[in-house]
Formats: sequence, C-alpha cells, structure tokens
Amino acid sequence: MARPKREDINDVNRRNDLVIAAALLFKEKGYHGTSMRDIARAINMQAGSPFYHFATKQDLLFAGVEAGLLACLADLEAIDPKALPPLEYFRAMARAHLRCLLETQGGMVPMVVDEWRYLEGPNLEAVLAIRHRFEALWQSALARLKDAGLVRRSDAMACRFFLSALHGAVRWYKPDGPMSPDEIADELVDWIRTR
Amino acid sequence: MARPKREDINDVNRRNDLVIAAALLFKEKGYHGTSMRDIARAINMQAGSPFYHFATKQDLLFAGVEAGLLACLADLEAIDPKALPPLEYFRAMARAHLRCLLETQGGMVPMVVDEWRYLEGPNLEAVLAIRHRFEALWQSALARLKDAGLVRRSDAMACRFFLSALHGAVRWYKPDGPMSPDEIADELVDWIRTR
DNA sequence: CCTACCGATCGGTAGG
DNA sequence: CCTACCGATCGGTAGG
Repeated sequence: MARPKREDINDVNRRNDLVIAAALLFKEKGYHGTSMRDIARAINMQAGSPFYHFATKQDLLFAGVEAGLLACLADLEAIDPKALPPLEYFRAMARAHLRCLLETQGGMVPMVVDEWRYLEGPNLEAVLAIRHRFEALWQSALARLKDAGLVRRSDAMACRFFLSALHGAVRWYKPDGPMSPDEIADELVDWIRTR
Repeated sequence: MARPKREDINDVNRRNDLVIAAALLFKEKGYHGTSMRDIARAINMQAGSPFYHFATKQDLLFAGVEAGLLACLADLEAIDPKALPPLEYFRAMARAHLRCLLETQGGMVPMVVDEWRYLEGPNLEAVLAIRHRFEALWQSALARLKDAGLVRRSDAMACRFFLSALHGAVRWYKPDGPMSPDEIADELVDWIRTR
C-alpha cells in the first residue's frame, strides 16, 4: 500500500477533529440541538466546510457512534475469557467497558448511549448489528457468572438490567469526583453478585 | 371556589391535549427534533395556536416533565412503608414506579427520562428538586432492604444502579410483549437481592 | 477548505 | 383559537 501524502493526512486529521467535536456537542446539546455551524465553529472551520468531509449531518453522527462502539468492542474482545475465572473476567469486562465510555477522547462516547436513536435506515441497522455483538459478549460473560453460582439469572433481561445500570454512570460520573471508572465498575459488580 | 365555566374546561382540556401530544412526540423524536408545528398538527391545531396555551416551547416541555414526575411520585408516596415487610415494600415500589413509567397516558412518561435535560434555569431546578424527593424515597426503601440483609449495600450509588436498571426498561419494553411492567419489576428485584 | 448563497423551516407575535 | 406574518437559523450547495 502506498504511504499517504501529506494532504491526505491533514484531511484525515480534520475529519477526525470533526467527529470528536460533533460527538462532544451531541452529548452536551443533543443531535438536533446542535447545528453544523456549532460543530464547525468548535474547530475553527467555516459554516460550509464540514460538508467537504461529510455529505450530511447524519453521516457525521454515524461516524462518531460507529467509531465509539467499535473502539469499545475491541477493548472488550481483547480480554481473554479463558485466562480468568468467571468473576474476575466479568469484573475486567465491566472495568474496560466503563473506562471506554467515560475516558475516551474527553468523554465523547456517552453520546453513543443517547444519540444513536436518531440514526436512520442503513446507518441504524449497522449500529444495531454492532450492539448485538456487544450483547452476545456480555451474555456469555454473565452466563459464566451464573454457572459459578454468583448470580441468580443470566437471561437477556438480566443482561439488559446490568448494562443499563452500568451505562447509567454516564449521567452522574464526574471526572474530578471521588471515584474512578474502575472503582464504579467494581462496586456495581460487587452489588449484583449474590455471594 | 367557583365552579369553572365551560370555556375554562375546554381551555384546560386543550392545554392537556397539548402536554400529552408534546410528550409523545418528544419521546419519539426528541425535544429539539420536534417542532411546535408537529405538536399542533398532532391535535389538529394551527401552527400558532399552541402559544395561546404556552408562552414558549420550553414551558410545554416543563409542564409534561413536571406532571409526569409528580404523578409518579404520588403513586410511590401512596404506598405505606409500615404496612409491608421490607422486600414486599420494595417490590411494591418497583412495580408502581415501572407501571407509572410505562403505562401512563399511552407511554408519555419515558420522555421524562431523556428530555428533562433540555430544561433551563428555574425549570431545571424545579425538576431536580422533585428528583431529589424520588431519590430520598428510594434510598429509604433500599436501606430497609439492606437492614433485612437482602442486599449488600444501600448507599447513593447502589440507589442509582437500581434506578438506572429500572429505567432502562423504557428502552426495550413493548406493550404487546410477553412481560408486563409488574413482571419486569419483579424480575429486577429478584435479580438484585442476595438471598 | 472558504465565500456566498438557496429554499425550507423554526419559534414566536399581532390582530382579530 | 385562526390567519398572516416576522426575523433568525437551519442543512446543504456551487464555484472557486
């Protein structure tokens, strides 16, 4: 493969600036509460310039949601289930998941939790497909916990309960607060296990 | 107090129609994704007419959020803590909470969960004050559960975990699905207790 | 990427 | 409540 030329690198960098700035603004003010002009201004672009990188506002949302989900999924898949006993594996998953949510790129990932629902058509379907992979991974982690007798049930609903509780931290976590993402994850895991 | 005249009754009814129509649309498309024209059209009003009842779009959002929260809070406060043992009281609370969220006025209350964050100034403060009353109520219910040895911890974070898991049902509950709100609440309570 | 612009839509208002 | 309207802003485009 050819090495990218300097202009290409700059294009890619600016494109990435857009994705991050958009994600942060979407998180703060919502997708429909944020204008393309807001996003452009945040990285010192002119009003029409984002459309050089993304054909539509929706494409920009999709790029952020997909990147956030895939980065988080990769972190989770990097944890080897066979290398750890059930509880430790589950805890490592929870820690990685929450760290990714709360610490990536100045906290851009929480946007994914609330704003993916404004995606349409193929964009929405692509995101739902990635979400399925998440849930399958978590289901198997939870099933191991149940087999070890550490949790009462491990069906799809229990999985949703757990992920909702974990994702809820997005709404009250403060970076300068007393607890780190790892500590919050540990507390939740401790709270839901039966022994 | 004087009995309201017929015109007043109609005014109140139309005002209420607006609140409900707005809540349903906000839930579906988000606050900023819904226009006052959308809301007016939904109840066969003309574009400018909602402003006869509400000075601003924000006031209409506030009316819906406040009404939803207060109705739910009233349901919870109607349950007498002293009349039931800890687990049964907690379960009754969870059932009432979820029924209110999922069944009120064709499912308008979930809007509260996502859209209250677009409130500003005094409107936001008023809603946060009501939320504090919710959390205090749930904290005491959870504390009783802990005193009875049915749950590991009952601090503010455990309370948030629980409410996040409960509220999460808003995103996957289907009225025509296999489980009722009561059954979902029971499953969650069963899942989080340690014995 | 910037400049200059388009048609559409928005929240809100005046006057009845 | 309806009619008719306002200024502002929106997503997006053409041309360089």
